[in-house]
Amino acid sequence: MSKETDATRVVKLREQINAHNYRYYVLNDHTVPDAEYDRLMRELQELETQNPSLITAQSPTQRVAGAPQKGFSEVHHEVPMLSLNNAFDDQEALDFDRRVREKLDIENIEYVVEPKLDGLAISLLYVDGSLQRAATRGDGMTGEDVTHNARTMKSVPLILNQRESMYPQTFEVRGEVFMSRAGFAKLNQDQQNKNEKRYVNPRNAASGSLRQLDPAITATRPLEAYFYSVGFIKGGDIGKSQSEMLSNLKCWGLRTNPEIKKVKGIQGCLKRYKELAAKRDTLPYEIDGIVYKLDRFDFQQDMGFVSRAPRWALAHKFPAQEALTKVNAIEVQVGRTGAITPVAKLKPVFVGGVTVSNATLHNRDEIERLGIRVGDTVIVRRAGDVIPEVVKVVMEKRPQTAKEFVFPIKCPACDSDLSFEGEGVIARCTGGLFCEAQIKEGIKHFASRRAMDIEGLGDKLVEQLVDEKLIKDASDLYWLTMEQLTALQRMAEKSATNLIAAIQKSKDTTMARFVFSLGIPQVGETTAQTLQQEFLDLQTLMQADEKRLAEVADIGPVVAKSIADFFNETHNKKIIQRLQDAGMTWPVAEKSNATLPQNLDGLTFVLTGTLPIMSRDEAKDKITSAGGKVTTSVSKKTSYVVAGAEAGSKLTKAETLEIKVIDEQGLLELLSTGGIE
DNA sequence: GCTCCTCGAGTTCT
DNA sequence: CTCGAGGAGC
Repeated sequence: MSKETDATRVVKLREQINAHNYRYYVLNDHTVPDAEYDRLMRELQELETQNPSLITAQSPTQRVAGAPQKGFSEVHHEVPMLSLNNAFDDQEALDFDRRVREKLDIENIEYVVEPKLDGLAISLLYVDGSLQRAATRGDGMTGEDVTHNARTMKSVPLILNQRESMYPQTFEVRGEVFMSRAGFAKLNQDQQNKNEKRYVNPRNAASGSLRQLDPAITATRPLEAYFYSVGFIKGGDIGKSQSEMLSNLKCWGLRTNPEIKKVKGIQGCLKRYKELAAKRDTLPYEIDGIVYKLDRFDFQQDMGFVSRAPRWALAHKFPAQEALTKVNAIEVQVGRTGAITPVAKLKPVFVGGVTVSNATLHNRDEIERLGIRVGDTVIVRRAGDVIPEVVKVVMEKRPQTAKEFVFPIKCPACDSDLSFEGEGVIARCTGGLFCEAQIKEGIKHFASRRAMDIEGLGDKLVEQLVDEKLIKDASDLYWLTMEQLTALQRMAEKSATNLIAAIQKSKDTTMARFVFSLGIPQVGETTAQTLQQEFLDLQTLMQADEKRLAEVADIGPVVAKSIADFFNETHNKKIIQRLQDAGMTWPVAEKSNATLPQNLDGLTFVLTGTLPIMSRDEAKDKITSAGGKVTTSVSKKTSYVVAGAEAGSKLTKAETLEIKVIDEQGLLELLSTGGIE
């Protein structure tokens, strides 16, 4: 074995590590095993510790170096970092295109279309391929020096690759620093655990992380970057067009966004706009629009600039995900279990593609945390599928008249006292059966799709029936008559017949559904299923005492007490009796339905996204009847993630945990083979 | 006693 | 989807 000198070994290791980084961050190739990467890093670190003279500033081990800064020094941008003109609808985009065609006097224009990430712009200066300086955009003319922080980011190369083409001797590359949705969520979770302030959105988190005085903190933050333009250049060439430049950047080791496409004409731009708008919620990061750029640099030159923005580019914005609006009122809702939830009634505002008029405030703590008052102006946010939330109160806009919200001590529906559980965060109405709000919610739950599935019996109708005193609990539904129904407003013969038919149809059910429908606290679908498996018939279940119930797997003392208490209540027993009198029936449960081969015994599945053929429920049924388990959250114990179209965060998590991901076809194969290929 | 995993419950709009 | 908390395993 020939002995390498430490010096040559160090150089080799650095090359290998940089190659891994390139494949991982630039080519998006995630097949490189982390263990291999870690091994190389450790070896390099060891060699460098033994031979400090071999350490260079460009070594991958030197990403975090130096003491915290006192502040940021200013950086003057040789070529100003401009902003872009915005378009908020198709017409403005068409106008832009018309101006371009008229000025250039050419009909067929090629544009490069790039997603506009919601982050902050950064400028990196490379001299002889090595990172010299990183700066924020600032006001466009002068930014802040954030070199020490940018160096900690894996997607910022410390030295560039020299591949097919040579990078310029000195040049400044520009891009966007951002935080992925997943990274942002995790950071906020960590911040909360450490009792430190949470960030409002990924953009603020990215900005705050890059502007830390201590680079060691920045190094722990999940910052990423994509690059899309070049400023100052000396001694070299970057290509003749935007698309050429982007492929050069990628060659040199600077990450470019994989969604970027070259298209023909403004129609191509608008088509891509629609595609990305549809895809927006499933992208791993937030985008606030699409940028159209003239591809050819000579055309860009011809177009020139207007004041602070180029005439050859346009940012076509998506509807904002955050908006300002006013709090008209704060109301409280009573849930099925009596939980009291405060809700902010908002002046309707268009945000994230829908009009939002309500936003939950969760509990007393949340109201305190926000310091929200009636009359306040607030930032409302609705990103992706996420439920709208009040992020922040704009204190500067608080009117003199803003009224502090006093959390009630009595139930708004029945005037019973509220109990404050635990630390007093969750308020609960103690009214129980006397509380009309709880009764209504209980009946809604009973009729819901996953329970008795009574079609046509919606929230409004339940409220109407209770208000008109036609029903006072779920069992009364089965004694409703045509005359009673047709007497109601907005209820003609046809809908009444349908409703009665739907109610009759619901009598044919399963024991698990029935138990779930009762709305026993702590008993959801899964536990109801467990109870059916264990006790087989309702009589036995109702007679089981607390001790017996707690012996059941997955049922502990708290749940056991809740079930026993429920069945001990005379009123509950009466309702159950009336329901059975009404003709509620279900097939006699069997110990285990081993009619199908138990191919998936011991395997745990998580379903995500939309499957091409099966519905989520069908897939779930198939898996459970083959002995498999279906859960909702991805963890180390998950055997397979079944991913369909538009799979979201669960797929990302599966990838980080290295869980096997299969599609619908793969699931069907597993069902027939049992996972043994 | 601590940690991880699941389940339940509440939530918005079309 | 997210939070909180019950349950189980170490």
